[in-house]
Amino acid sequence: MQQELKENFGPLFEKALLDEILKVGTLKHIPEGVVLMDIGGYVKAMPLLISGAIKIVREDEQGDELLLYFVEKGSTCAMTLTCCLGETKSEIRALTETDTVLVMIPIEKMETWAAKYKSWRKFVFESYHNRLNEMLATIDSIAFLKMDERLLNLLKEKARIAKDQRIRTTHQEIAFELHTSRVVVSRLLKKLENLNELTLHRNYILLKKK
Amino acid sequence: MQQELKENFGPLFEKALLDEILKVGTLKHIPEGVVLMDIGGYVKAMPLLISGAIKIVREDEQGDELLLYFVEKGSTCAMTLTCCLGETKSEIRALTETDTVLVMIPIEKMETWAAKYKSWRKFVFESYHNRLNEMLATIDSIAFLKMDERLLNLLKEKARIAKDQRIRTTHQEIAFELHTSRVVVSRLLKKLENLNELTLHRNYILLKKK
DNA sequence: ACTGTTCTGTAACCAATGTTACTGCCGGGT
DNA sequence: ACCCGGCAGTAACATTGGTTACAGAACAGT
Repeated sequence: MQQELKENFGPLFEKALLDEILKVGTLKHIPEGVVLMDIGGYVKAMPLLISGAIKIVREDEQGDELLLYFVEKGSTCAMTLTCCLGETKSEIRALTETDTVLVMIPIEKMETWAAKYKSWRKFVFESYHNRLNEMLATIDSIAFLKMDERLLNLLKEKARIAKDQRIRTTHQEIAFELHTSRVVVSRLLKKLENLNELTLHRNYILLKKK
Repeated sequence: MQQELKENFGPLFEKALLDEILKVGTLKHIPEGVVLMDIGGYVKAMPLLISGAIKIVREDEQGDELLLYFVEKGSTCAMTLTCCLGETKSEIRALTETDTVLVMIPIEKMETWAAKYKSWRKFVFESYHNRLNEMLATIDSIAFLKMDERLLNLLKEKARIAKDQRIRTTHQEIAFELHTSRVVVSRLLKKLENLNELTLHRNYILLKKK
């Protein structure tokens, strides 16, 4: 664990803080597609991402879904932060987009470390800042872009995160993430294929490098 | 200033912190419609809202606008927080929705107080939490609601904030806030008038209490 | 090979929203 | 009184996206 932690968080944290993390944190390997936190659930630990990616999803009362953003390595989920501090219920769902390695920190440490370590405060504030910016990007996307642009952006993001131009997913899943219907996704994907942005296959999409 | 501060922030902050705020803060009265922070601008002070409301607006490259949320008394703008800490440029525009009274805090105090006062840390974290939740609400609104529902919600929000069922605004302004066109707003307002939700007048809309 | 299931392609249609164009109204300034 | 500019009402039309329905392809299990 020491190795992984140092690589990803070494530059961020003071030595003393890294030691404390080593002492109380537990390293976990989690496969793709596991729900780490669900809507209405309480949170008991805070994850520091070593590798992989977590998908953050919003859902309304009717069960309509919408992808908010991805959390990547060297980062944490700010929603979890507030849940920890405020001990309120989660408003979102978090699930692994790829196989993921992370360190779990007991939530009691949050406030202790915030008083004690400047680097921890900085990290927490920056996490919030990043999340706010990602939410802004999400809003931009929904408010200002058309569906085909949103679709292409999502595919690029997925390829980047998985480090694979072959995106293994179904049209239906994309439809959930963009909060539209499967038929619309198929239609637009076909259009993008004609525009030579990608090629379609069963169960995966090959995105062209541009 | 002591009076106003105590009323709005007294329960939140320790005595010693209130004293410090009194020492370094400056009280300001700002009329409606003033831009406090613009996109691309840097921030030199952090506002604590005593009364009134601030409107937070997003704008894309084409100059398309979108209302994000309102900040009300007893609160602060979390965007400003991160700008202060990170000394990055603003991604949003903040302007007074109504006449507003606020206390300006020099940004150097932010980190000092975060180390020193637990109540300040709590306040800052909660501000972030609130902003994230408001962003979530905004996303819900854009993603899951239709334009007529968004319109009605906006009107209710405006009436609540100004404490006035008579909403003094033009259709064009609402169109900017919802990122749609004036014609669409007029059309939907007419529909809502027929549904007996409101009555239309020149330069203002009278929202019915329900 | 047969069957059922999942995934994709496509057509036809509908609803919501955006666009363009024109009209009249109101109020302020001269 | 007159004119002008900002505001609102409305019609006609275009576009986007959502819905329904159906068919065929790929795949897994038997």
